Amino acid sequence: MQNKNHTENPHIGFELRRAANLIRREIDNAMSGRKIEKLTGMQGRVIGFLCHNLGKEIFQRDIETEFSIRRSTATAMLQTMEKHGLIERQPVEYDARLKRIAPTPVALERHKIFEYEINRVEASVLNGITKDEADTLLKILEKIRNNLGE
Amino acid sequence: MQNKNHTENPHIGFELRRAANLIRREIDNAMSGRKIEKLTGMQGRVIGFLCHNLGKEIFQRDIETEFSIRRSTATAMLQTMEKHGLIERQPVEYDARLKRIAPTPVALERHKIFEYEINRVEASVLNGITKDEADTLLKILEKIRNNLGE
DNA sequence: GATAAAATGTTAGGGTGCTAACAATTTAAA
DNA sequence: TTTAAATTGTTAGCACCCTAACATTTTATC
Repeated sequence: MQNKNHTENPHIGFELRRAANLIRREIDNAMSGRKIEKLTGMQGRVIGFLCHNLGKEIFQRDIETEFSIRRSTATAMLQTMEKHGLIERQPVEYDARLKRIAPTPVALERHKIFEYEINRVEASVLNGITKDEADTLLKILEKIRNNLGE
Repeated sequence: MQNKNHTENPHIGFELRRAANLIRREIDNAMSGRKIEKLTGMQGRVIGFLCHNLGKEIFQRDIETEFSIRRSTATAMLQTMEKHGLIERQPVEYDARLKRIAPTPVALERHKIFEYEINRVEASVLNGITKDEADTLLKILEKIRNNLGE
């Protein structure tokens, strides 16, 4: 309509979120192209984490620290995943507060596809960005986390 | 509990979101320290955008493109902001589809505090990160956006 | 052993994202 | 000009993220 000269100074937090949102869209979109019921980005990450630690006992608190999310966020997410048959939560003998979390066979199946698709998306996202730049990016993100007491 | 050796390869999209979430927490926290009713990070950005364009007509579609969000996301957010008395939405004479969006005096007041707090948070987030690194970060994020057709 | 503190998980309520399906209006094309 | 297409906004339903307030269980402290 009028001269679209209205962009303000960039704020780091917002720009990070914007890029993250666009990437999430892309992942969701890639997964939706499959016949199989999809995993969301976060669900895929959680299943990946569980797969990566199949021998070990994983509890909700481990998910919280691994993904830097709050307790209530983890509760809601894991409840949803359990409802969808992606994980099982079993009580633990030696501590009544804990619940052991394990992926179901269905989840393992879907996770294979997730891994394939996320790598595809990752590659297209990083198109024209050097390995060095990507490493720098991750290093800066780590610094930011440290600055915020992670 | 056991050796916490279970971190996987980093995925760019997830790491961006994690950092963005931590920063949002920090902003919310800073705003909560104030006596006044707070603005959320996104609300602060929207009001800032409106302030920056006070002479021009701004419609919902402009918010969508400015912030790279979907129509329905913008609808919900602006409804909430209207409900909270942060913006007004008025019909436009020459096009019955559009709604003119303007900030209220209350919003302008809160936005001053928001600006102050977000700059403080921004500074603490970027502690130990050089101007060059920050510029590189923003440049990479822009490349990512371009790669995803923004 | 009793009491206080810490750890783990849940619930309630709200903000910010998305897709898909709609309704209404305006613009383009036949 | 009438029909088709594009534009703008809404609704419904869901994922993900938060704080605050709770309940329960375990661990520390006295």
